[in-house]
Amino acid sequence: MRATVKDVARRAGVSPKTVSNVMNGIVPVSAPTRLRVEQAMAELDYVPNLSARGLRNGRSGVIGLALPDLATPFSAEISQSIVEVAHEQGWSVQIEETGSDPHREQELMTRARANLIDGLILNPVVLKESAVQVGVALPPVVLLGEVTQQLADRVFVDSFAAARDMTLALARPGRRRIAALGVNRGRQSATALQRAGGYEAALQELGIAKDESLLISCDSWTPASAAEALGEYLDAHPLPEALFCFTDSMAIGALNTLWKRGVRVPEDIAVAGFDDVIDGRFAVPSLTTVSFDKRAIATEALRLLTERMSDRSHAQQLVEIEYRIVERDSSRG
Amino acid sequence: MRATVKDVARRAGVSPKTVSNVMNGIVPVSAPTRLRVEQAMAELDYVPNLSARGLRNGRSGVIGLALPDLATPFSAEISQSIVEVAHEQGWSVQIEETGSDPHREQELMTRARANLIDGLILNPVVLKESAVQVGVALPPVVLLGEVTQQLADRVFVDSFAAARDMTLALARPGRRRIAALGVNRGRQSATALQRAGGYEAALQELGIAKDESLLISCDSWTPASAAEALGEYLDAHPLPEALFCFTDSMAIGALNTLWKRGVRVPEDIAVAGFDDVIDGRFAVPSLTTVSFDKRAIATEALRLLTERMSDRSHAQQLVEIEYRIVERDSSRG
DNA sequence: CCCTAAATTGTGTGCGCTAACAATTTTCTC
DNA sequence: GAGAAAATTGTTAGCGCACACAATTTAGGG
Repeated sequence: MRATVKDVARRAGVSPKTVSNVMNGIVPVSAPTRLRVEQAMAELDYVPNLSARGLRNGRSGVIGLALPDLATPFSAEISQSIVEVAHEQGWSVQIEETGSDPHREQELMTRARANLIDGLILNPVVLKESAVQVGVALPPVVLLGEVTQQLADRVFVDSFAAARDMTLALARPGRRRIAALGVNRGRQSATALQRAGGYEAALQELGIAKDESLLISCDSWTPASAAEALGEYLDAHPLPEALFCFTDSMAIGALNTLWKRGVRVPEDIAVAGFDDVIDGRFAVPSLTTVSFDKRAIATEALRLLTERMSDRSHAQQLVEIEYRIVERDSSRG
Repeated sequence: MRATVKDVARRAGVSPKTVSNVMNGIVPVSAPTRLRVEQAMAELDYVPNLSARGLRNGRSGVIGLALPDLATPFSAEISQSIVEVAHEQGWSVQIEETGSDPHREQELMTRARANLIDGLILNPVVLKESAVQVGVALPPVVLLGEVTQQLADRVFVDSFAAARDMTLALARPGRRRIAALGVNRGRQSATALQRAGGYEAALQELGIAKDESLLISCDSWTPASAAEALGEYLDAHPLPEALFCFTDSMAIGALNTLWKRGVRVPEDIAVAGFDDVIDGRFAVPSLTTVSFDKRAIATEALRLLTERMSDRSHAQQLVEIEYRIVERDSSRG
């Protein structure tokens, strides 16, 4: 059986409260007493029961991280950043996968407390504002990325501006037939809308007439569906001069399709992605992308979350993370 | 304030125990009572307090998943499988990163209970048998992959046999100068040892003399360090006929280096990886690899873990997951 | 040295839940 | 329809911890 505070107290010859004081370090404890208690804890291999502490304190010390698709490199890198920053601050992280299911997103947001977590960092895809009662007291939530309505504190990269800048960069050497890969067929995700919007804004600035046939839809943002979508597109359309993929993962799928068809990148077509994922840096050719500091996202998300946990009433905060266009081999020339 | 069982009981006109019975579904409850209780729960938006339940039951319903490097696609895919299988069985998953630090691995293994988790799935890299007292009662632990000594239940792919088979496959068209990328310089990981062993066994079978200069060391199993290690290697050595990378991530880094130097794959050199990660499937050229069912790993790991949680005394179990060599474009011809 | 104030430690309680056990109601048997 | 068994519901208690509060010890001032 595991040792409890009582056992430690008995062995150290003090009261349970003193043991608690030693652990929490708020109430002062004399040096000799502290030493005795610490020794007793070591001898009994005492490990505090976090369920009991959680029940007593009303906080578990765990935060939730909910992402649409855990299998992507982007999820992996964001998870790593969040876990590392959280650990530095004494938090544990519980991961959840939403599968881009609006019900699941909503459930996680409204019923977070059921999951033994004190707060939630959620990367929503299709979260509908209507799904969440505005008046209802939500648990502390920080959203990652774009949303159609400001429901909670949020950390984001300006996808619209970044997509616009990327499109302009792709157009610079005189390319005009620039395709976009990643618009959704059915229900639009906020992120897709932003990126498509930035892309279209850039074309308009450049005086390039809108051409629906350059929008390649792809509902699942994975290499597999991107590869397939691009393949089908190329069967029916002439090769564009450039291809802006809404994520690096899709770009990786696209590069594979282009390579299989003998299309040279960037000679025949320039390709760009979004997210600056490690595997994009080492793609063949290395991938031009929109880069941003994932560690900064984690730091800010944790900051907003802890602030929200200590004060549920202050105004919603919005933190923008800087991005930059990184031109690599896939769009040079 | 959140509603408790008491509140629900009062509203439904029953005792707290009956509410508990309705939730847990073990003790029978009459249909009308159940209905009243369920309605009261809905009206009060009742969410059970998992800290209290955990304290009472001695189990939190959370398992830990500890991986060496959360940023890799392999980690992402394993995490996804584990999370999905765990959710199907009603478990939540807390993620941890060991950073291949033996102290961290040991700490997680021996002090798991501190982290509010009922069991741990750990992918160890350098776990030393000496670090864990054999006699000490460990929390329920399932290890993923290779270890130098059987400390706990384990799910694994036969890395030795797979590496041997892959080396033989690379050699089939008459290639003899086959390099291996991923041996460690200092402290050897069990996985690296197994894969290097299988590679060497294959060469021996083929009657190819051992050539130390074909072992390319790379301590960090990332695309970046693989790319760098291979670059430095090629500066000093002639191009091998084939390159067996111990992970797909390293292979992706290697492909980038080869491409930058104008080395054609597979015409000038065949390349293979290990893990069958999505991004490898879409690499340019698509990557030959050792494939295995990650979902099966998750299922078996969860099975062993739950079995161990219900009976701490039975003999350690060992589950082998089948693998197969998948030849793609990076090694054809 | 005594008295007061400050520093330190002890006592009691309840967080929300569910298990053992007890009490009650319903159902069945003859 | 009485008695007993079965089904259902209620009562009590405590999981381990940390808070409010009380009691004790120590330090400081005259």
